[in-house]
Amino acid sequence: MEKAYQPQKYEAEIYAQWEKSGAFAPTDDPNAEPFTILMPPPNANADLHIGHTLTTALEDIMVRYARMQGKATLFLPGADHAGFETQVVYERRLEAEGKSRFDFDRKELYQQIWDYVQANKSKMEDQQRRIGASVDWSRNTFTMDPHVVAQVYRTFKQLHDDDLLYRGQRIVNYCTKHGTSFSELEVEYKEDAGQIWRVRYPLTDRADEYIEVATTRPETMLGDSAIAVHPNDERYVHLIGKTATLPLVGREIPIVADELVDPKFGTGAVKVTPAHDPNDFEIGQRHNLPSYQVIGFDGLMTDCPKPYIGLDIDAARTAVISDLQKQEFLVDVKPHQHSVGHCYKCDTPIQPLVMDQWLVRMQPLAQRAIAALEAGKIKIVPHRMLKILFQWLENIRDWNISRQIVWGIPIPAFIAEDGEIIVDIDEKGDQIERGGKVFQRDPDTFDTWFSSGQWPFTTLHFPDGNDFKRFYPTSVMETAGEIIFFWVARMIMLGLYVTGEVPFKTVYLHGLVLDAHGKKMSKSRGNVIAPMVLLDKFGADATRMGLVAGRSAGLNQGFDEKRVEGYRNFCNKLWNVARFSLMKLGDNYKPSDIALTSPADHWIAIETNHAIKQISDALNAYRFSEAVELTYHFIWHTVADTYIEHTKNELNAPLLAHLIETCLRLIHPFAPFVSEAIWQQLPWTDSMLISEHWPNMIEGTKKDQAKLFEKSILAVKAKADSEKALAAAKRELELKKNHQQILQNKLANKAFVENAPAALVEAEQAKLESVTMELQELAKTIDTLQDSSSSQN
RNA sequence: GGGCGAUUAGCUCAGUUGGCUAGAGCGCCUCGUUUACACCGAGGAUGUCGGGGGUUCGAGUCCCUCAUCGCCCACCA
Repeated sequence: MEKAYQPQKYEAEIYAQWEKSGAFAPTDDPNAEPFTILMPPPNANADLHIGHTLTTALEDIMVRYARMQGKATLFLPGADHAGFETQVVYERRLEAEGKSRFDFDRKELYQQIWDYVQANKSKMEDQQRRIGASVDWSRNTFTMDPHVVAQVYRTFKQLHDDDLLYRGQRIVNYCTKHGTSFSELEVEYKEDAGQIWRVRYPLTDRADEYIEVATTRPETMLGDSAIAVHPNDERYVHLIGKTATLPLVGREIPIVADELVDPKFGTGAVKVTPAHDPNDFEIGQRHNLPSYQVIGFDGLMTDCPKPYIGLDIDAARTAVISDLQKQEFLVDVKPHQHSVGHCYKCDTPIQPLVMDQWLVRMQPLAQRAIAALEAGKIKIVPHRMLKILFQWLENIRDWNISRQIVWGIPIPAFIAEDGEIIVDIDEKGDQIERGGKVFQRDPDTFDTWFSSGQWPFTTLHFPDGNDFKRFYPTSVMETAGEIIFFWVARMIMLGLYVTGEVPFKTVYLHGLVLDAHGKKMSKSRGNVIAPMVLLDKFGADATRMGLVAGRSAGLNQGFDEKRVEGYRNFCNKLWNVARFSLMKLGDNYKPSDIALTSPADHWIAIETNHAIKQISDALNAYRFSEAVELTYHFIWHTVADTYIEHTKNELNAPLLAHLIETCLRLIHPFAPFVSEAIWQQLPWTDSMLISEHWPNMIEGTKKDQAKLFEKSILAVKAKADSEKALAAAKRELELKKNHQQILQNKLANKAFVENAPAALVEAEQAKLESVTMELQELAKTIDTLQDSSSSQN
């Protein structure tokens, strides 16, 4: 063995061994309890980033721990085609080459992106291997695999048949740069320092009278089809049912009454533009108003008086305001802070536009999710996220699943000239003929989250697959807290809807990995840490542990490379512990039964048992950071600094060998490579550590013996500690006595006993009893502490 | 407008049901070539646990309040 552990020398080879041996596949043993983690499929359009590394590390820790406990453990890898995201990435590449999506027809563009994604996907898979992901590659799934698409289509059909799906003219969030609509989740609202204009519209029958409206988007007035006021607003009641004339356009528009109008805001009268505002769209529907689209899908003015046609929105606004002013319709303008939706990718202001989209009625689906969560069928770590989930589900809106982009799963619907729709999930072509009528395929593709929302059962081959029967519902869904609505909530809803069962029993959410100063990593800031660089520099084990340590569920926390360096040093420590032990044991050592002979043996045995218990407890409770830190501390300080040092004077070979084994077993979920590398160099092992069992407790320990070791070998420390402990115990004794006295006085007080509620008196009595007992315990402790410190003197 | 989180050693963070004598890693200081490891060892310093109030025998831990930073949600024309 080399003096220092060199990760590069072992990692690739060890991973290949694992993969080849079949150790990643779940055991066939029908009695083994199943344990399943589905990897959240990374977007197949870029290298893995540090967040993926954290995800994989956490999942692999759970998976390896479960596997070592003898569970039938399935860790299923995959990749997401990531429709819109990938198309954006690809368009940026095209842009760099001076091209754009408009230079290719749909089929060409699709094929190019397909090739790009395939190349990226296999690169990502190699990166997962480097992190040590013990995934079952034979089950590797891509969201565009035929069996996935087939299930996505069946779900679409089922929603359609159950009337949970509708297509129709709806106002949607549209990015004019990317040319697609979004769900409400993709819209980023920002506070803009805008302006609010007051504009007066003349009444039609009395041209000298006006009704004033307030607007933050004057250019949309060209598409107004009404003015709305609150039905009880005394200022306007007399005008309801009358009409006004729309300035600049000359259209006669009705004044309607609608509860949505807040009389306290602005002038109390609202211009209604059903084609360009979600509230106005609603009002329009209620009052049967016509809808005039004056902003086109390209973001330019259209279908309005000539001077404005073709202007972009800002130019149109300027022109409209100037014309209103000239014609004396503008009353005033004031600064106005309001929130405006932007495209989360390119920051273009989102246009609410009316178009034909597929929407899912979410309320019924959300209701079932809420019921399941209320029944405690899914545990959420950290727990507070549950509340956030409820809040969102309770206020859920219908989900627009149509995207006007090429890259994605085509929607299996066909539309005739007259608007008749057929859902056909078997037809592969672009058109269908039924009864002499031609139906063209809907050119849109699905929102990526519609397919990834079905990940838990598509990957397992619902409904008939053996994997589905064995591994669904899955055990833990570990993913970023950021995507709780996008993904987690939708998986729960769709899982319940399609399979009737929740998709997972536990959700573990991690936070963002921020830079060392707690700032968000971003390319523009230049503070991005590439995981592959860490892997090269420090090895996979150190990277995994360095990422996991010091991180708690759901919190965005900083990350410092120094931490990885620390764990690199730790791997080396472990390596040297093994090297030294093997030197002591000899190259041909064969273990025999362990016997605890010296006080040191009892001491280390107790410490080891304690560590096993604590580390297991931490892992069971999803406290990964604590688990890795406990293991670090146990191996470095308890084993290396103390017991190994002791073996230089007194050697218990079977125990030392057992101890090395235990260390390797304990650290394996966190540091799989170095532990496996060492394991295979132990002269008495011929197995692979990955398939070994979690460590067992050492039997026959004696506390008094262990104490002897503490006294003799650790005399200095133990003395200091026990003196401290003695002082603390004495202090506590005084406090307890005091408490006891207070309680006794209270209960001796007749007025209190007779007047206070019975329950309170009983509680006080119970307290007194327990305090009395604690006092006895404390007295004993003080005795023993006094003995030990006097015997040292 | 509603909600959530953070605030503990120079830095990054632990601290589970109130018992803490407040910890870890990194950094810092002193010493050290001893049967593995300098990616090391032995030892050391550093905290009115954001401010204020309260409950309690006892509060970093529970309650109220304020402050700062960060995040999420909401149809403010």
